[in-house]
Amino acid sequence: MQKAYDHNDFEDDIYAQWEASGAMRADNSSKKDPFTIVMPPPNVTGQLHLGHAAMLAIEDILIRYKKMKGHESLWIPGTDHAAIATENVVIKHLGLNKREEMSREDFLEEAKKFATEKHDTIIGQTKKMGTWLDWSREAYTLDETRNHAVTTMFKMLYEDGLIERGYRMINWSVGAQSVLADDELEWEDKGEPFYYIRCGEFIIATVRSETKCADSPLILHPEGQYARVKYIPNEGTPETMIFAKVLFDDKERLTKLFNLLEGRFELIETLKGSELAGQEFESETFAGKRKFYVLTDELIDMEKGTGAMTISVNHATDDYELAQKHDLKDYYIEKIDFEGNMTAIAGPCAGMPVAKARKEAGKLMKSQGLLVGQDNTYKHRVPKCYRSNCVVEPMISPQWFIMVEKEFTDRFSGEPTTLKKQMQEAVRGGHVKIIPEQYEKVYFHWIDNLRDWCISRQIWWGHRIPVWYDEQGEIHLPKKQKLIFVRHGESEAARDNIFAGTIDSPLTEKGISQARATAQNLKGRNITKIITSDLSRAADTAKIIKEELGLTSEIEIWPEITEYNWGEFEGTVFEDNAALRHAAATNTGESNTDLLQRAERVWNKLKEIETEGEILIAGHSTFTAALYACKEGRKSEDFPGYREAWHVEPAEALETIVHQKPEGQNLRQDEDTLDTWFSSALWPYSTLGWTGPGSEESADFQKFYPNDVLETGWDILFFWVARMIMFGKYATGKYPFHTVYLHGLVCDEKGKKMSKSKGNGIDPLEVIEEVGADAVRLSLVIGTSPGNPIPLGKNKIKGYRNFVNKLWNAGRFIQMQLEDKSIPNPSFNKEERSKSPLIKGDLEGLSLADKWILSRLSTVTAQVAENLEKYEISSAGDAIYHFVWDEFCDWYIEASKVELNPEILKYVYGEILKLTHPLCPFITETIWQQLFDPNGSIMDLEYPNPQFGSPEAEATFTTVQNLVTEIRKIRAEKKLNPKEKISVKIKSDNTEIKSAGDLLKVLANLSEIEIEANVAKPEHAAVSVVDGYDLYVEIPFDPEAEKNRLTKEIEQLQKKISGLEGRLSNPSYTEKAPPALVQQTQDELTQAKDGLMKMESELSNL
RNA sequence: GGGCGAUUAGCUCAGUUGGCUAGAGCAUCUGGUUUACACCCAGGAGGUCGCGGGUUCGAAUCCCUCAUCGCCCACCA
Repeated sequence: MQKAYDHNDFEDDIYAQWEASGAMRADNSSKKDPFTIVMPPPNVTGQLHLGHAAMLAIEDILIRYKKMKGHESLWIPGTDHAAIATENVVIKHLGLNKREEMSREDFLEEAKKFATEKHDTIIGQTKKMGTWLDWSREAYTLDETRNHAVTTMFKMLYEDGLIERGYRMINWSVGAQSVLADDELEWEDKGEPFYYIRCGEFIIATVRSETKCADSPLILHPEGQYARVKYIPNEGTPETMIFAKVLFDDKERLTKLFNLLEGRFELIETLKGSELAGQEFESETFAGKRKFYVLTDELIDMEKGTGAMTISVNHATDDYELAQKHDLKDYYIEKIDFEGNMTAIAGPCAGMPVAKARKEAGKLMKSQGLLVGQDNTYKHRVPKCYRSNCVVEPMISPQWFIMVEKEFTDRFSGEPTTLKKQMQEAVRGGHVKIIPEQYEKVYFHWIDNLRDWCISRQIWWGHRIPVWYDEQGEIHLPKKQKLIFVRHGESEAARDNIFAGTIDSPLTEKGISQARATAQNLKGRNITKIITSDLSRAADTAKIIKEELGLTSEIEIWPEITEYNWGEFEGTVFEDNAALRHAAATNTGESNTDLLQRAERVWNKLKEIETEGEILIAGHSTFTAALYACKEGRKSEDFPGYREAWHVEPAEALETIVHQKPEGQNLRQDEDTLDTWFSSALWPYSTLGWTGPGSEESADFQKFYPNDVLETGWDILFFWVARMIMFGKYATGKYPFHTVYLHGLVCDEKGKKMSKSKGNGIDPLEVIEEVGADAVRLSLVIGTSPGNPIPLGKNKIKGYRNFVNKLWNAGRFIQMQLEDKSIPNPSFNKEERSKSPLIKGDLEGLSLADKWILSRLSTVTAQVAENLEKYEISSAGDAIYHFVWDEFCDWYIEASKVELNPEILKYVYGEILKLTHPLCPFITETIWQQLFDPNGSIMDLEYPNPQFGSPEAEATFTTVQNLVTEIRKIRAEKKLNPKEKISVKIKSDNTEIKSAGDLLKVLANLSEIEIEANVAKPEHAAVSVVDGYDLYVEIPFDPEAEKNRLTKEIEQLQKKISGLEGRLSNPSYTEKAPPALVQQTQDELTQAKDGLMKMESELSNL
């Protein structure tokens, strides 16, 4: 082993080993308890940042720990197509101003290319972290399987009446000509004039003067107090006005707000809002006479403005909701168009952009005498488009919504409920636990205020809404279609294994019987269409099945299904078959990629078929596999679906369900795509092959659903976690996971957010390069707590790099100790271990240090397991860190230099490696292979669970440690030359302590030591009492220094004694506190007093 | 505006049903390199637990007031 650990020499190789071993793949037929995590899929927009690194570290620790604990651990990797984010990045990447500069198809093609590239980067980075992920199950939110799940879900919700299409308020960016999601808005403070306007008798207020041009309801608070006043101007005729009483009572504010009026007000009467409701009147606006209608709503805040407002139903969220609530059909008036210009209703301002109209309307109203006041100091926040920097207008537009408060019948329980109720019940009912707990409150707060979820987006990149409209505008949904893939029976060529030059040959007798057997398996199915290729054995198979089943429909021949060229599969599938290799070599030369593209064409053609019933495809194994690969969205170099298809016996059939375009003439699919969170919300089971409720459950789904933990950043609790809970319960009848673990944002050492501009950002790959993945993992996990920021800086990372190196060097020490000795590996096998004296807990004959370290190992192991079970990863890491460094290295290894017990040394170190493995997978595996088993993997071993508890040994060794520390302290205080050995006497009859004499001698650097029940006090000695034992350290005589030392010690003891006495003299303490505690206090006091006495007598003897 | 949370050593933070002398890492001070490790070892110093009240035998921990800071959600009357 080299002197310092260099991660670069090992990490990539170790990861390659793990991948090659196939051990990362989870087995859905395993009898072990499952433990499932689906990885939150990173966006395919860029690179991994430290937040991802933290996520990967935490999840990997849990996965490895659970696997070593005997679970069937499954951790599914994946990526997210991140609809809006990706689309924007791609637009920028392509140098477009807007996407319409390209055709939809071309744009999607480019986006796909871009996403693939980013995907590859992200996967590479993910592996660098040392992640134990099941790559054979990798998923992508936009692949075929996930699309199928999305469509299934959409249909379920639609059929339950929970998805509706309706006109809703959206954020419209005039500049970008696009809808923006709420979280895409940027807010800016803006100063604009605030107007107080006459509206009949009422005074209303607004900053949006341009919208006060149409008929409107006028809203008051039903319980609000309104003043009807007589305004007597200094010049001119009096008039009546109505506005909030609170405003009238505050004369100073009134004068300030109604600054265009000069005169006085007289109160006529005070009215409640409800008394004014119902009246209709006409009033002048800047665009002419308009009708108004008074109604009331609690939404009104009497303190704001005048306590009265008119509304713009089409152009403000609150207003729109009011209109819905009060069913204000007549007031859906479009005042602004999608170009951001005023419509005809605005009269003199028609055609003007909003900003210009706003000023113009103010001027007009002023000149018409409609204003009573204008506040030029008013400031408000306006939403802006982050892309075009224009002001975002709330507009009404047709959108798809998920109705969270609409009642439906739960298909699993049969009970009526709502999506919102189910989300509340998840956490309230304890089905889903959120860590840290405080986020449960945040969750409830959000759910309680939850509104219908707008799921449609006016972008191209994403799952297109699976809805078609016919010419009458009627809605059609896709149909579920079952595809059955049948592999052809055995042919003569296959039988003889010699078909070089041709891949076509008729079925053998066996092949014919295989085809019949396949047909038997398909009896009773509703097959309405049979498709096959133009090669004989496939066509024969199809013919036999058709005859056996008595089907009437014609067999369709699709030449493109014909299979050729297997060249690129060589080595993966045809490992052992020389004849097949030869066949491949002489084939047509179609590349693997070509094959897949051909399969994709067939795949798309299959989806276009309009038929009731099931479709049977009798093909060739390679091509069937390629079709499967399309379904899984695989690329040419990697499609595990291939193996599945290949291994299907001819008598079996592979089935898959797809969605097909609905039947009908001139159907037009909805142009919009789904919110990216729609597909993400299905992630816990769409990754497990879910295709709908009931009988269609996949083996993965049955074994691994529900998931166990959902680990992610707290910032997507609402966007993602809550929606997974909602969809999961609705679609599967089960909450998708039982625990939500939220990690915080990674920030710098000072707790500041990392950002490029501040220059405090850290690139995970760079640090991994520098210090290794293990150290990075530790830094991201230790010293953190769920939901709180994860502080990270160079110092911290360096600290954990040092730890990794420490672990390495402990290994080197052990290697050197064991070099000439043949110490067999301690048995890590359960059965063998039970025969070992160690496992029986028989510590007889071992040294104090051995007993101590075994006991400590047991204690720490139990603690680590307990911490990890509770997801307290930081505590677990901390416990390991201190055990390894402060106990194993600083004391046990030092003790080994005095009295070596190679067997125990090796055993404890082995256990430490396993204990540490989930946190530091690379270095532990590396050392494991160098020291213990060059051909094994530490991941195949059981997580440690030793039980050698010996509280006595721990206590006694602690005393030894205290003695050593005390001697070292005295030595340091006396400024003795470190090389100078000194002599020490200890008054003790404890045989264990006596037996540790040699150890004490070395650790404290002593020339001589005497431990006896009665030791004579040396003439010149520093005196101390450690855990009740008198300690004499022989030192050169220096009464002054000794006096000082004793005085200091005595002071401390006195302080302690007076504290303890104070407590004990309080009768209510002795009466009410637990007796054990009182006893403990008593004992301490006795020992402290004893020590004090001795020290005092020493002092007086000086 | 509504909500959530924080305030403990110079810095970043632990402190799980209230109970030993309130802990860790980094920084700092003192002393130490012939063989596991200077990416190291040994020892030390450093805290009125934000302020003020209350409950209790006992409060960093529970309750109230205030102060300061952070975050989330709302936003155009």
